Amino acid sequence: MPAVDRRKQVLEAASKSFALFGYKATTMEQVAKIANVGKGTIYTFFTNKEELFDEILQSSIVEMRRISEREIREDRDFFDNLYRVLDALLEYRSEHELFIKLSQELRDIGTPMAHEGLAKVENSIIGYLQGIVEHAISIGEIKPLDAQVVSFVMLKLYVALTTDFNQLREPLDKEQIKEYMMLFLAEGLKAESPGAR
Amino acid sequence: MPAVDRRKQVLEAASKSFALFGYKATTMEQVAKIANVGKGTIYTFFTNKEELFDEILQSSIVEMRRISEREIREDRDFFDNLYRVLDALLEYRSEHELFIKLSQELRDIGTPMAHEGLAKVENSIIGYLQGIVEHAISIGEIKPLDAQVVSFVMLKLYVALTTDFNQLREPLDKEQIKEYMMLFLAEGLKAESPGAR
DNA sequence: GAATGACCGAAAATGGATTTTGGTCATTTA
DNA sequence: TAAATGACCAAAATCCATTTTCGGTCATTC
Repeated sequence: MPAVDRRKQVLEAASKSFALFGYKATTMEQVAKIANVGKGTIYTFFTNKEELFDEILQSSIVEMRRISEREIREDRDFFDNLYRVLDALLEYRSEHELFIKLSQELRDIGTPMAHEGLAKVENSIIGYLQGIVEHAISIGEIKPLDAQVVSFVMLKLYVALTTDFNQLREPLDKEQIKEYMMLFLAEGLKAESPGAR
Repeated sequence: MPAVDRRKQVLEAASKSFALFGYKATTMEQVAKIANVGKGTIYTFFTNKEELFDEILQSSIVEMRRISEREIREDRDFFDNLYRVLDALLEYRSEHELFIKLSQELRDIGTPMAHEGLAKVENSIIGYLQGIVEHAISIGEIKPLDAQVVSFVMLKLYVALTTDFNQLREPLDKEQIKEYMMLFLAEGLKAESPGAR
């Protein structure tokens, strides 16, 4: 084992740079400089910029899944678990600039890799949610529906409330977002008919 | 009244051109040519290209509202009415190229006027829905919530199912879209607890 | 043999010449 | 003489040749 783990140095430097400047504006030269490493060294660990980016993205995805997973408790119901998972993802997102920066980059200059990366994250979240949804369906906790559609809608709803809505009015706070999420997904809007309960 | 209504000629020509080529790629010269009118004539009716575009957009918005309004029946419940309104909007959209073209233009080259125009349409739809929602709340038909948030989510859900979803899988058909809309908005996902009914 | 940075070609940024286009207005037309 | 027009203008968009930047390589160094 070497005195300094250069691979790790590179990963950390790249991670910082992608989060700070986005995909396009981080140059391999700059990553090398931040990592205190020659440019060539990067290429002994990663075949190209794309793969370096992908590795960072993957580890973010793994981290998000890990964070989500530890919120799941078998003894709580689906909606309670969902509530916690979404909260954790919300938290993670607010702490990690990478995704915010990539969204911005996609909007402003349409970098294809930013688009691809965000799509990858989105798909992996949907895939993860899909598993949860399928399980909830199998034990009859929620209605038997297409799990992919449900997961997709759940994510879109989440993004609509946390992000898209901010262009219309001042942002909703965390508590409100949770309430609306649960309301739309679990109970629906219909007023309980008087005396029905 | 003149033998030919030049203002109408211009409007129709511009309407065709915007729908066919989008905002940026329709030139005033071309509108004039299609309308069989001198370029200067356009400016006797409209102060500039932007206003011409806006007039066409406004009449589309008015038309959409008219179409929506005739689907509303006081004797039907909120969700039934919502179902019909969304169906009518779906229908309208599939018949009118303008909005599809503008979305495409926004995505491909980011024309600011396309963005502004689509936002205007979106806001006017939300505003219209908001009225319906407020009414439903006032008569206790749905839960007392922020009507703007509810309207916003309703529209986002609709767009997610009709448009965004198509990038993930083959499009849902009309019937499925309606079912999911009603399910998420009205009833929620929660399985009816056995014997609750 | 691991690390490096000078080097290479491809791709992107730059900027200035050229073309297009929104908008005007003197002239024409009915 | 009021409405219609298209030549005309300035500004914006486009093109294109030149320069610069950047991802990736590899001979040299440590």
